[in-house]
Amino acid sequence: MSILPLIAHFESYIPLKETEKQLLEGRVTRRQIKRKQAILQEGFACRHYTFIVEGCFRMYAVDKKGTEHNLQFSAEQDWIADIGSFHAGRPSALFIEAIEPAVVLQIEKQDLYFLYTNIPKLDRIFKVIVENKYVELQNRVLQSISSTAQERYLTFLEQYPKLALRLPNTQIASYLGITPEFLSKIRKDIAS
Amino acid sequence: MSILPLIAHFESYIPLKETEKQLLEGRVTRRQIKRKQAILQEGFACRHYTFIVEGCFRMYAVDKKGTEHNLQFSAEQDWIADIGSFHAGRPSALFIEAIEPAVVLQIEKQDLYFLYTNIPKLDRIFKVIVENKYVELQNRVLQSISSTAQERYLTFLEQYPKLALRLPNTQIASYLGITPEFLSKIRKDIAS
DNA sequence: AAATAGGCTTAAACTAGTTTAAGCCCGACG
DNA sequence: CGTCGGGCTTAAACTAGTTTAAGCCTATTT
Repeated sequence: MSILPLIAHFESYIPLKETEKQLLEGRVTRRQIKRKQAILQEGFACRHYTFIVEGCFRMYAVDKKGTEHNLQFSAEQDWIADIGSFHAGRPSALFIEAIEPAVVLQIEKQDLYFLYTNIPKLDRIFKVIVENKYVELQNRVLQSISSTAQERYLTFLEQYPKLALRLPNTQIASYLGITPEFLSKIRKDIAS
Repeated sequence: MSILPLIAHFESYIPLKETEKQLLEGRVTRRQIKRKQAILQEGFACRHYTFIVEGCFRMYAVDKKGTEHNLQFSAEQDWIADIGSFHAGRPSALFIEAIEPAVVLQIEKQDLYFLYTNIPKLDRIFKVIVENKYVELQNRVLQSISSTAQERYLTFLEQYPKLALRLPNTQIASYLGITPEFLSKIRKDIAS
């Protein structure tokens, strides 16, 4: 069927045996997601690890004033989930929403745990995946405490050149932690 | 012998067999670190995963202007390492330095890889450890894009009440991404 | 005992980033 | 075809945070 992109993703870390690939079948669900459709809402536990086959998502929080803050964007061959909520089964404080029509492969908690036990190398694969994401996040924290908004914007453009074209600037501003008005000024300054 | 704190730490996740504990012996080195002594310096690859038995460390970067930026504090029962540099073997951009005299247990890359292969559950244990650290970091990113310096300071006090007493305010300011002068003002505002 | 250095505070002048408000453009939709 | 709403920009007034400079206190060195 259609979980090949996920198998390819895993095998970019460690090759799987045929029997292991077969275990994945039936534990993975393919879903189509519409633009602006949410796959996680504040107040609900995050029930899936979501692997993106096609499309683009954002993860965001809403503060007391109702302002949205984009924590993360994820696109093809990437994962998105509220890891804390997923494992603890606790209500999430976050939303995850499609920015574009998307195709995803989802694994539920019980299935993921089954897979961890029956395909031990998945523990290692996910360890490496999370380590890589940790390093990314650490660089972002470093930037946030040491760089100006303009520097952060330029880094964003370098790091996610494709994403920058696909996203409205308001979303980028929210990710950078600045107002759209100020991003507009930054863009003007850069252009001149 | 003296690696018991590390065994206890691992067993807080998953119990180990006697044979597995014995594998750890000889792959773990105990070291005493003096105040202000560095265990990682910019330009060198990070060669160890360091588990803190006693004491307190900070991880920081130095920018072009020579200003230090504290990325992370770690104390007892916690790990500290530049994960990216460690795995890639590439020169680190970071420093790790003891804030207080410390006792640590260190594992070198080749030994950690040996242990991953011979104690498969270590893959799972470290997966969970990194997941937890990822969630912490994500919360910090969220704060950095959505909260004022005062809110971030109050959160820091709540989250690390012990650390706040052990650290000079200049170090805390550097962690929060503000100047010591402004932290001083925040403290005055809070007190009144 | 004097000298030095680091950590904390205050304050005045400055700059980075926000807020409020308005105007423009374009695509969606009745 | 008009109008409605969202995304982008500009600008003026404001606020959060920095810079520079100075002073004070305590701990350490000489």
